[in-house]
Amino acid sequence: MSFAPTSSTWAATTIDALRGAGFRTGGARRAVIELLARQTCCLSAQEIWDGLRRESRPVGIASVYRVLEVLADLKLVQRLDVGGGVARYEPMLPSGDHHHHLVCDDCGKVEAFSDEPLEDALRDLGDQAGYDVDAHDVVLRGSCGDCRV
Amino acid sequence: MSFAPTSSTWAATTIDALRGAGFRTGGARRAVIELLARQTCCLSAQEIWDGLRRESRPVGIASVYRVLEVLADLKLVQRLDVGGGVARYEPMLPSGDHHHHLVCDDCGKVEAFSDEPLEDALRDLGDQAGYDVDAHDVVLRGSCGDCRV
DNA sequence: TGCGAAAATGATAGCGAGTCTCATAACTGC
DNA sequence: GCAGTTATGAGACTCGCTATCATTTTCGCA
Ligand SMILES: [Zn+2]
Ligand SMILES: [Zn+2]
Ligand SMILES: [Zn+2]
Ligand SMILES: [Zn+2]
Repeated sequence: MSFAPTSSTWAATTIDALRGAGFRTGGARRAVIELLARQTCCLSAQEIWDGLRRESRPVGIASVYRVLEVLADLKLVQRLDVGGGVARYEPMLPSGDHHHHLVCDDCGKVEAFSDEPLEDALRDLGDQAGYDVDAHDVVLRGSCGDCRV
Repeated sequence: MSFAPTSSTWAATTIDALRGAGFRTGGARRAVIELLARQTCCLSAQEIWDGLRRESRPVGIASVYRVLEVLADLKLVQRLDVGGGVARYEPMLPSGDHHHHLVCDDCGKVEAFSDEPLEDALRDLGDQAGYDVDAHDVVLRGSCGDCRV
């Protein structure tokens, strides 16, 4: 849940990691990273593109996808899917701090939650299966309090 | 994990449920349902289309998607996403029995697992958030034992 | 059993997220 | 600055999926 506090360092960490991996620093890449760093939850590529355009920092849509692909490969962002056939992305903090999502099938609302017992169960499962798990997705779908009437 | 035992009844239950909901019985719908009933894990729409064609039961691709949409709306199948931008579908047994998935990012292998502690944690979470949760997705991503070397 | 309204089906056009291509612009080491 | 290399962006393209619509099939009813 506490996301913003550490996210300012995420941008720096991420740019360092890219440098370390032999990438140069271009304007589009930096713009996408800085926008992502300001978020508290996931964004779609289109939303990132719109956001940058709105703040007069227009970037080619292809660049947005390219940056996201590189960041995902380096495990600096998590690509996730909450339905609707649109991929969403959010920063992966070095601390491992993260959250998961509740989606209301009726109104489309997306809420975040985090839960230690859940993380414990997931950690055990990965170990048990002999997998080196580096990410997990959890999405709960249903009707939120407002929609259930 | 135990899927096949109850899946033979799933086809009948599903066809009954459709009737009850006011749907007529068409050949395409029955073919898709019967193919799904024979599976132990998720299939994509294309895989279903290919499978039916291979068993000389060709069906329009549009019908496959339509049937899956209806079944998903009636919560008779679960639509899930293990990455790659392709939706997959698997029967939802009336018993509530189900499993989740481990995906190897290297070789693409998809394995199923089920775990009670995980289900308990998820149930608690839904209640806690005031959601009427009717489905949840859990996907663990990483490197399987074979790929990690 | 045969009719007709209404639903199911399938071919195909259309849509949109995401990828590929390639010419141009920007970065970096010299 | 210069050259070599990487990053960028416009647009063509791919492909999963949906919408459309003419045709076929189902099923209540006479
Ligand atoms: Zn989030
Ligand atoms: Zn988690
Ligand atoms: Zn499965
Ligand atoms: Zn479960």
